[in-house]
Amino acid sequence: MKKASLKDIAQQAGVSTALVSYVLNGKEKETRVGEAIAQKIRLIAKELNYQPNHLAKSLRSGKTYTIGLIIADISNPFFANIARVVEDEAKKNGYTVIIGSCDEHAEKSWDLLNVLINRQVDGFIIVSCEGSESQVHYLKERNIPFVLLDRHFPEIQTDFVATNNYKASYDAGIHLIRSGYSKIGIMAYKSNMYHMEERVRGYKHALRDNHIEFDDSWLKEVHFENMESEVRTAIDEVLASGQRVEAMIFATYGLAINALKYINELRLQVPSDLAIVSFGQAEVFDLYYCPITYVRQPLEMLGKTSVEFLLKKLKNPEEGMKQILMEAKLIARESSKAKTAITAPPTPHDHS
Amino acid sequence: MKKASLKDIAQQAGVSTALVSYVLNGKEKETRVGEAIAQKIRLIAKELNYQPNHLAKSLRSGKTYTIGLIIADISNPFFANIARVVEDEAKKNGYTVIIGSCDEHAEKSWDLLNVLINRQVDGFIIVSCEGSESQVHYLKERNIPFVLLDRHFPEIQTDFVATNNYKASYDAGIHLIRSGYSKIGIMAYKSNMYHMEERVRGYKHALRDNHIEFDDSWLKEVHFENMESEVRTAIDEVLASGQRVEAMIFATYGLAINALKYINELRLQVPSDLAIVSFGQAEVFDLYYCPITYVRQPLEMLGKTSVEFLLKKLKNPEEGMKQILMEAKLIARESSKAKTAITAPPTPHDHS
DNA sequence: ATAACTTGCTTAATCGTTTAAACTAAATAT
DNA sequence: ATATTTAGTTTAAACGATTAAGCAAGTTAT
Repeated sequence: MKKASLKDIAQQAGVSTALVSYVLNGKEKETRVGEAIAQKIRLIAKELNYQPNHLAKSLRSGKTYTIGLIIADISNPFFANIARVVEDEAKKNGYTVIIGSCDEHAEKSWDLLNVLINRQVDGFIIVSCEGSESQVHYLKERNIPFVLLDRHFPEIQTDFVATNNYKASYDAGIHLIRSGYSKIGIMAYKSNMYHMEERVRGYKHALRDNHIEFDDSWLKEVHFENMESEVRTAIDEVLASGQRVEAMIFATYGLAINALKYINELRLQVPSDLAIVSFGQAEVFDLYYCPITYVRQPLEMLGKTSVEFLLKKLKNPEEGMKQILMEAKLIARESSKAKTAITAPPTPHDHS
Repeated sequence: MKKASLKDIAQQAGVSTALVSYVLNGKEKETRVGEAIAQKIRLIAKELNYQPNHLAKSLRSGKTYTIGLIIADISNPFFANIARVVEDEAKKNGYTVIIGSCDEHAEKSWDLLNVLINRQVDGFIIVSCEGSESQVHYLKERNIPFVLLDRHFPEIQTDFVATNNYKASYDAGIHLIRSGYSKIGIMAYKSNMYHMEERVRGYKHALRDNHIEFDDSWLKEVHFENMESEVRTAIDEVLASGQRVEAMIFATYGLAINALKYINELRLQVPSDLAIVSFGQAEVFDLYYCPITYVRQPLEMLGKTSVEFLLKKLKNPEEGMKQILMEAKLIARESSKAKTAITAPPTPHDHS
């Protein structure tokens, strides 16, 4: 049982394919199709269970109603969730999303870009990874519509939807300071991506504004590829140093997870041995014995808005550039609980 | 700067599009294209940065090199990970994957199926949800290639790749019994899906084979839509009953997460107040203060094999039916630690 | 009575690719 | 000298849809 095409319907109805196309696209009025024939065509279409061939439609119209979503790291639940939001929102508007993860590799990102361009996606939503500036320029040159999501390049003029990372990190710092911590570290990726730099900058300014002198040993930068071992070393270092930190901000979910694993191994107690604030969000943060304070980014809004921007641009390519920074919200939990004056350290919980 | 087509190249080279097509598809030998012209065509193609139009190719060939992946619930990290595996494996073979989640709703699954059929996917990999039997029959009737993944319908003859859930659950039961527990409950979805029934059956047989009489109050069936509140009730019940359970098997990841949240609220201690074994796998299980014993399904293998089966079928539609059940592995951790004879309950850890 | 609409339909080009078949000119065979 | 091969290339149909333009009736206007 082959799939029915317009031609099949036309044959059965004894008319040309043009008529069938008109009727099935609801253009019978403008194109003056006879009422009787229209009825007949609709009936036959139903009988044959006609489903239009999207390929043919797209080839003709130049629109595929498909969006390419390139994500820097889909194993990060924050991105996984944002991908869902994008997908849902796109579906609501009749678009299909093709998702690809480049696992923080610019090269893989290039591949994805090309594959998706060949597949004629109408536009892109991209969570950029380090070193992908040339790809952004490429898209701009070819006039391929796209919106950067969550991460952007301040030196390249593009549409983007992102979080105010400076502010988020500043708030995290202030929160820890208000909770009585003063030796506060931060762990981030070794990267010159803007969103990462902003997180570090916000943290530093929070210290500065509270007259805490930043100590170089408090900033730990870790390579994404070698995260597990470098996180361990970093934790060892911040705890051993003369300027031993009491609290730590983790600039990403992955860093926090790896750190928590190690902290568990070391039988350290959160927050008494080390207070914690993390970026990202996930079930783990709730279920950890000491729920983790985290920066909640406006995930839904970020996803929805990126789709909205892109669709507007697809409808009207002349549309002006759109850029928006959204505010994150600090969700305070026990992992950053206010330090009580001077207490004997509680007995660590038995993990054996 | 418009995208270059075969025609553009042909014009520049002063030849017909046929020649260009032959050369760019490596058919120059069979079709006897002159060496000089071939060179010229390749050069121009490179200069124009020619990228073939996948739509046109697909329309002509009837193959899109696209697989539809329909997942029952993408928010479950097990499925999210399996989706990644499928995507990677497909990409290796030159296929693109379009993912959709039906969130355990058969209706949504129908929509997805139709959308993807219209998009001319070459075949499907499907994690079925309850009530989607008719969809499976539909695919069979239309001869649309597909492989069921993780869940299947024993009464419908199809290709499938799944876990031996009976065995996995049986092993989980045995493990708990060996660890000294005898009042063992199980929490599952209220569902007549085969994989769910098998998990309950395996558990019951483990009890039976060890002469433990199953108590009806030990089986808690929860509706997916109303999970949060029903899990709480269920936990309350199994703890309050005359036959108070000492251990609990959670048939899915979602159930376990919700239960753990509630157990934390109740300040209950795992495993002393309640030992736990769960299906599914995720970071949470590692990071929980008492690492959770879980059934590790062969995620990688499941995903890879499903792609392999489907691609074989796409290459040769006459290929026989393929069905495979893979074994899961129980990863024993502290949440199901052997019960020590008779001990005073340890002071619950301070969660405040 | 004839020009000018209206109605209801068909024709044919187009999107970008593939590929069987046809064609031409040169080379080889008889 | 003529028939047959071979090499190198073009033509044109096809995939399934859309849509501007054309055409043949019938209707209305003048």
